[in-house]
Amino acid sequence: MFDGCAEPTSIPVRVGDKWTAQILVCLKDAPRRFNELRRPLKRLTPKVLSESLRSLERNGFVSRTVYGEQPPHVEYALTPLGRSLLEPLAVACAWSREHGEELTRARAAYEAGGRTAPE
Amino acid sequence: MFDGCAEPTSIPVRVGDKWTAQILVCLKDAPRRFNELRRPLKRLTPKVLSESLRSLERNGFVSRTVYGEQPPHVEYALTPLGRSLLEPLAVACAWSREHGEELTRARAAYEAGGRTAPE
DNA sequence: CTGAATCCTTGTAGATACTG
DNA sequence: CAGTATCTACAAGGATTCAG
Repeated sequence: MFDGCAEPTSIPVRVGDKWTAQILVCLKDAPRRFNELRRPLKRLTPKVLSESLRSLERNGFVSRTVYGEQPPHVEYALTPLGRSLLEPLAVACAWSREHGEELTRARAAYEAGGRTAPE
Repeated sequence: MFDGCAEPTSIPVRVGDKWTAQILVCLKDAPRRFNELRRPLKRLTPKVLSESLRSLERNGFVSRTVYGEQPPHVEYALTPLGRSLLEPLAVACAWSREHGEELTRARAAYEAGGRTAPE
């Protein structure tokens, strides 16, 4: 995600995609626990969530806090850096909302005849 | 890229990433021919460029125009939809420039001791 | 020049089951 | 509850070669 601009000297920010953005959004309003994150994100397996969180943690986007011991209680929260990422993310979301339909139409048009030159 | 927001009803805009963004940027100022796109993007093989362009074309982000026949002359250009995508892209680039260093520091900090809690 | 075809390698996701 | 451990599957990237 946001693999650092599309320029020659791009900073490799790649974190894995597909789930990371959604995880960040889930953390937007409040810190969440492991399974709190899983619930809304159906189809996200613990393995992948674990990997994604570790990646986000490694890059300084989320913090991991362990409370007590029995039963385990771990909370994930956005760091200021992670929070700053929400802005470009929101812009991307806005684009998606604005142009999503156009996109669908473009694809339909392509399927209809763009490829196998109807002629 | 921009797999359509991080929300439940996300529109799958995924085009493959890694190269697509850079290709779009290369087309920003003017239409380009196949090998004109390859030159600045070292390490981009014809196969991948071809696949990426087809994906972009399918989604209505770029147009493909064939001129004459011998020798082959094909130009790729941004469509209005593709051009609209430059905005969120620019925001992501800006983020990268602003926070790239922070990111590097966060990673260094993590490697240094974030993992095995130095307490 | 513009690409298509083929083969190979790798990375990441998903399924499933298990542990502290 | 919060993960880890395996294993499989598939997609994407890369290298190379060939063709119109």
